[in-house]
Amino acid sequence: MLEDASLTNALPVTLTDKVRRGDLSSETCPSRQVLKNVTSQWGLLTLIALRDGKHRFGELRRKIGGVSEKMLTQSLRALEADGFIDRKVHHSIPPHVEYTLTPLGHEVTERVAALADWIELNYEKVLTVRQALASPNIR
Amino acid sequence: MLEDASLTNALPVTLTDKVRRGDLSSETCPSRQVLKNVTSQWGLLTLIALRDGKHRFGELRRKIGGVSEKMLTQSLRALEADGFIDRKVHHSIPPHVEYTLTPLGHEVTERVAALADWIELNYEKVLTVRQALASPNIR
DNA sequence: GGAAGTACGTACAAAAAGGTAAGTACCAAA
DNA sequence: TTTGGTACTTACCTTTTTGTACGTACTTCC
Repeated sequence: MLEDASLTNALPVTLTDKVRRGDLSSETCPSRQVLKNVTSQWGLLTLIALRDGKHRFGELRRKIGGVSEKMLTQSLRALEADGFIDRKVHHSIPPHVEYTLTPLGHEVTERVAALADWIELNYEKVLTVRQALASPNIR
Repeated sequence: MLEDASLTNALPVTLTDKVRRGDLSSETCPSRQVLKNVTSQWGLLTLIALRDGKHRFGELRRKIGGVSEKMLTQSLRALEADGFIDRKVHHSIPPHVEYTLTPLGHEVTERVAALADWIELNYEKVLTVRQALASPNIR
């Protein structure tokens, strides 16, 4: 973690470096939860939807077909807590809340979406491997 | 999914495009599981560990401190099924099994590790946002 | 009156994921 | 004999996540 960087005054230590050096303890890395938030099903779709700009709760829900209000609320709250989403409340009845990506949110979305798209585009290769593994003459 | 591409003869349709067009149904996207496999706690650490080359089960387990044999087995099996890991069995007693990244595995690992490292390096920003949100004068 | 809209929160249940411990089968060493 | 090594598998339990249904509070429209 970043506390290692402050001790050694070296470049920031990444997860990748720690695995390589065998420094990784079993304690849960706090940034893991951030990774989970941005790669979770509804979290990912929420980020991608918000790339097109400001959305309200209902707009997001319709755009992300199939998400329950509960799960959408949960995802929005987590992403907001991580600093990726800005939530603006207009004090009105009925409620009026707008969600936008923060600059940090735009950055992480680009990266997560790129990964998801790569997997999507290479999924055919994955399917091929799976079919080969399912053949009875393997293992 | 890729079946859309075959219907329209257009460029491959990515998840990102589908969200934008509001084409996303609630049915589970099969490539979702691949994303979950490579971003899961033990899956990610496994991929990163294997970047340094061939490993045996016990080596991986020691390098990835804290993973149970069960979870490591499970992650290796999933990643192998996705085509990211090659598993070579030497028929011997005691068992001798070697794991390596496939070319596809190297590609996905680069991408996932880059994302994880980005989150790690920007985690301090996330922390700052969280502290601000925890202040009693917010919301 | 009910229905629709807004954006949630809550209670409980169901499903999924993960953890612990023991087992497998053979060999070698203490 | 026990212990340690190898790489899993299995049974059972616990924890986490997700889903369903209902509730909140106000306005407008039929």
